[in-house]
Order: sequence, then C-alpha cells, then structure tokens
Amino acid sequence: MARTLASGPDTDTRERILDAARELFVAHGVAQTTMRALGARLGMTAPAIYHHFADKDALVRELVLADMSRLAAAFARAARVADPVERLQSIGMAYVRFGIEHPEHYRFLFLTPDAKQGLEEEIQCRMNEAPEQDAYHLLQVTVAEAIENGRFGPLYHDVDRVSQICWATVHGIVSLHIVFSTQPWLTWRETSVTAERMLAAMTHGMQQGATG
Amino acid sequence: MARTLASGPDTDTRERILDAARELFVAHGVAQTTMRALGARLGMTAPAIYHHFADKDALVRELVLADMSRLAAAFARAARVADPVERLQSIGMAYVRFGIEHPEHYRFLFLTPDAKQGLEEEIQCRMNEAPEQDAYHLLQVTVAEAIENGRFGPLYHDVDRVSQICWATVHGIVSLHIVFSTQPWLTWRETSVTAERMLAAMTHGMQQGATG
DNA sequence: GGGGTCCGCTTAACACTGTTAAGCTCCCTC
DNA sequence: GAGGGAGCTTAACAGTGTTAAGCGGACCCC
Repeated sequence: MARTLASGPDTDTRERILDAARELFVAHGVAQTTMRALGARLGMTAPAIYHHFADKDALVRELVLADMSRLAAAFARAARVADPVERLQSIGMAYVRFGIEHPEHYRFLFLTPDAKQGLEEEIQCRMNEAPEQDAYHLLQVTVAEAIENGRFGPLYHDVDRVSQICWATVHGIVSLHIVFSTQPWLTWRETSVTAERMLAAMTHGMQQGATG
Repeated sequence: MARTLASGPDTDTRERILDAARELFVAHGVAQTTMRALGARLGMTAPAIYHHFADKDALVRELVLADMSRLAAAFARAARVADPVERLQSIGMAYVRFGIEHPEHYRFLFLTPDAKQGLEEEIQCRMNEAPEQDAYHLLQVTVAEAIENGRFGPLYHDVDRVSQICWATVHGIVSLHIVFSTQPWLTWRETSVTAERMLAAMTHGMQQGATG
C-alpha cells in the first residue's frame, strides 16, 4: 500500500512533514496544532510522524533553526549600508519587518522560551559553525564599528550592552505588536512607523557626548 | 470528613486555592501546573477546585487581574515626580522592576496572549470602573503632559505613539531579560542598568527639535 | 526465482491532561 | 428529626503526546 512511484528516497516525506507543520504552526499556533491533525493533513496517521522525528519538540526545533537562518539572511541583505549607525537602523527595520510578516515564526523564536528548552547547545554549535549566519553577531559587529568610530557617547561604549539595547528596542515594538495590537482598549499606531521613530530616537539619544 | 473547625464561610478555601495556584504558577509556569497537582497541594482532589472556579482559565484570569492592580499600584508610587520626562523614566523603571521581580507574573501578563483570550472585555470593563488603576492610562497622561510642555520634538507629538514607544522600550528589555538572559550564547548585561540607559537615550532622542 | 531483511506505515494502547457526572457526608435550618 | 445544600469524593470521558506490536511491500543476495 506504500507509494510505488518515485518521490525521493526518504527525505521527501520528511520535507513534506516539515512544510505541513510550518503551515499549521503558523496558522493556528504550535500548541493548538495536534500531531493527529498534522498526520491527517499529510494523509497518514500520527505515529507515522515519529518515524521521521523524535517528538513534537524536534519538529519545532528544526523549524526554529531554519527560521533563524532566514532572519540572518534578511539581516545580511539589510547590512549593506556604509554608515554603521544607519546600518543599525537598517537591520533594525529588517528585524521589525521579519516580525510583522512572520508573527508566528517570531512568536516561537523569541516569545516562547519553553519551545527552545534544551536547545541552547545546538544553537551555540550552529552559530560556531556558521558565524555569518548569526544575527546577534552581526549586530555586535555593527555596534562595535559605530563605537570605534566614536559615534556613541561614553555611557554607550559597551558593545554587549548597546547591542542588547538595540535588540530590546526592536524586540519591544515587535512583541507588543504581536501580542497587543489587536486589543480594543488601546488605539494602536502603525508598527513600522513607530519602529522607525524609536530607532531614530534611540540612536540619536546614544550619541549624547559622542566624540565623532 | 469535612473540617469542623471554623475557617470562614466559603471564601476561605477559595483564597487558599488562589494562593496555592499563584505559588505553583510562579514556580513552574501555568502550563506545567496541573489541576491535580494543585489539588494535591491543597489536600483535596482536582474536581473540588471546580466548585470554586469555573475552569483553569478562570483561575489564571483572577490572578492576572489582581496582578494588573499590583502593577498599577507600583506605577502610582513611581509617578510622584514633578517633571513629566523624569516621571516617564521613573514609571519606566517601576515597570522594569516589576518584570524582574515577578517574571512569571510578567510572563502571563504580557508574554502569553492566549492566556487572556476572551478577557479583553473584562479588562476594558475593569479599566472603565477604576481608571486610576489603568497603567496604560497613567502612561498616556504623563506623555501628554510632556508633549504639552513642549518637551518632545515634532516627530513625537502623538500621545498614543509616544506612549507605545515608551512601553515598547521597557517591555523590550524586560522580555529579553526573561527569555534570553540565561542563554549561554550571549553575555547578558545587568538588566536594570541597561534599562536606565535605554530610557535615558530614548527620552533624550525624542527631545530632538523640542520647543521647550 | 526464493528467502531474508528492513523501511514506512497502521492499529492498539498507555499515561497524562482538563473537565463533567453522580453520589456521599456532614452541617444548618425548620 | 426530616430536608436540603455546601463541599467534597470517586468514576469516567474526550483529548493530548507518545510507544509497542505487527503488517505489507520493496529491495538485496544467494
């Protein structure tokens, strides 16, 4: 009863599972997506999935790592700006766009730490292998360049701290957008405009007392 | 077999359930806390809880609303600063302190929207009843005062947008702290210091072209 | 060509979750 | 003392992720 026509050796259905899982996770969220529903979507039963993935977490893990690479790629595209401070704003906006366009991806990349429990080593390994794919590293490099060029004031000379400030800035607006923009008790302003003004104010504010 | 000694009419065990639930939720998270475990902690079975609360969500809901009042109280204390811009920084730091000291409370107040699904009307109602307990409203009022006093530049004259910028700033650093500060692949800087510098840079940056 | 083996899948089942239904016990009231 | 209800119990249901056992066809080697 197995398929007789060729469709790849065995990695094919594995890919099909990943695609369907991403689709359902993005559409209805990870928790609401049941293994049985995922199996039904693929025309097979739930336990069949366990022949390709250890468990549900492994599925989530694989998608998370893929999305991190995708984000890093968007970063690399946004990083082609000469001036380091302008570059910070550029990759900041790339981050915001990623969050707005892929809210469910963003949610389980940056909003659900439980989904990544025990994933730290793998992330670290992956980053050591391909540092150019490490989004945080790119941020650090850009911040370091800005600091070396004397663009920031004396309170903003710590590369890690400034990197975390920049990250927190865009992460704040994106996660508020995802969680609260649909709430009726506040009149939400368009996220991308707010993000631009935030980045402008933040970078300007950090130039207080700059030497360059 | 029920207790014969007086311990209040019926609101007593209700309170005991709430206290135990808060404790377990904070310690292990909402999802990991099972109704049976909560019952065992109280020396009774899980279904007994349903005589006091409709379901698990009702428990979460009650705790969420209580915590929002607690946050609002911290805000009110922090709002006793004359200068509106300094006041913004003061309530911002109160927000950050709340998040650092009660990470699990913060998590299900601001990081897990699903927990509050269908809670919007109740929040809105509660806020209309006691607007002085509405933390966001306090933020808006402070921002409005700063704008009226000409403290912010022309790009930062929209009360809602500036309020959301301020909220996003502190929310960003707090939620990064909660989700990522323990990750080994980044050297996390002390959150409260970073938050202070963020607020300083943000408020300074928004004064670009201010008239007052 | 025939037998062994393994891959991909199915059915059945387990342990666990939140939740509901039925019933039991004690206390209060009349 | 009978009625009734509050507060709890045990039993059970539907749903979850996950595992165990078995079946059918494809492949390989003799």
